[in-house]
Amino acid sequence: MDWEGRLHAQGYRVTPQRALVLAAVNELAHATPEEILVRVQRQSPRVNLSTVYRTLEVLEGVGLVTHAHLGHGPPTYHSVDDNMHIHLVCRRCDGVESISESIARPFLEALDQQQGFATDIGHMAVHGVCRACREVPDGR
Amino acid sequence: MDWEGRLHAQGYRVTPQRALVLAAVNELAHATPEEILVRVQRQSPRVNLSTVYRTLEVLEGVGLVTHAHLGHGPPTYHSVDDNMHIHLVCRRCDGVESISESIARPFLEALDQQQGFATDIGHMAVHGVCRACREVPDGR
DNA sequence: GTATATGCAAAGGGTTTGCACGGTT
DNA sequence: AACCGTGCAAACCCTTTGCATATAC
Repeated sequence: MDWEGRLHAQGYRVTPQRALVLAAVNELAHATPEEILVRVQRQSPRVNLSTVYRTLEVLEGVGLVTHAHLGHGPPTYHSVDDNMHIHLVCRRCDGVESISESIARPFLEALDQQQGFATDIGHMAVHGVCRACREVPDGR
Repeated sequence: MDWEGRLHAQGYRVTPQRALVLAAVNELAHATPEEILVRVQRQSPRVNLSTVYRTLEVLEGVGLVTHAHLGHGPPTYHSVDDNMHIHLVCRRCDGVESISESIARPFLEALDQQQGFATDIGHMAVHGVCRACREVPDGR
């Protein structure tokens, strides 16, 4: 079903703001609400930040977008049909790498079988120290 | 080395507030800054929230405490010598389970060998749906 | 026409900062 | 005595909420 159908199906209305926010999320990938606002305002300057927040909530509710927490800042949104990926965030340089989730599959299966836990591995970043920073004696 | 020595070694001073905050972290486990404040104020009511924040930063800097992000709220602090564990956070019921990190070891090794990434698996929670919530048809 | 969505402004959590006073070294 | 640490208040960032107006249905 297309995005308009999805909104209708759940009793939501189709509005220009929702179209713009959805487009911004799809184009930007890993965008914060602020960044989404800026993008949306290029086409429609009067759109408000609170509308972006409310719209993201709706779009997430109907399964068109998701968010992930990469670090201490605001969450980032991306479209649901992006390939699922894991974010590796380095605590020294704050760099973010996106890698395929396949590397985590055995881990996810173990959590499923041993804990009964259905993991959304993309939702929270994995923190640590990246290769480049490890090679430096002390990156502090 | 004891905690006072650790502070001295890095040029920090030993103060009653730092003693109280460290004690609170050790006793509470997974405490937010607010919760730590409340505990500290039982013994010393004039201690300020900003002191708690500044103290946690110092204690973390000298390796006496760490923090983890369990969900959307504030971070939680615990002493470094707690057994390393993973937090499983359920997005339906918001429940938190702590499990041994051993289940993740193959995953951590894969990240190390394939990406050169040294993972701090305890720092960010793993999100998903817990066993209890999966057994309910629709937990929304 | 009616209910939902929006813009705006204000309030709300959590965290940080500036500054003068007080305490540790 | 010198400097770091603290209390207090204000500022800050991110997010939510109340309300009147505008808009999709």
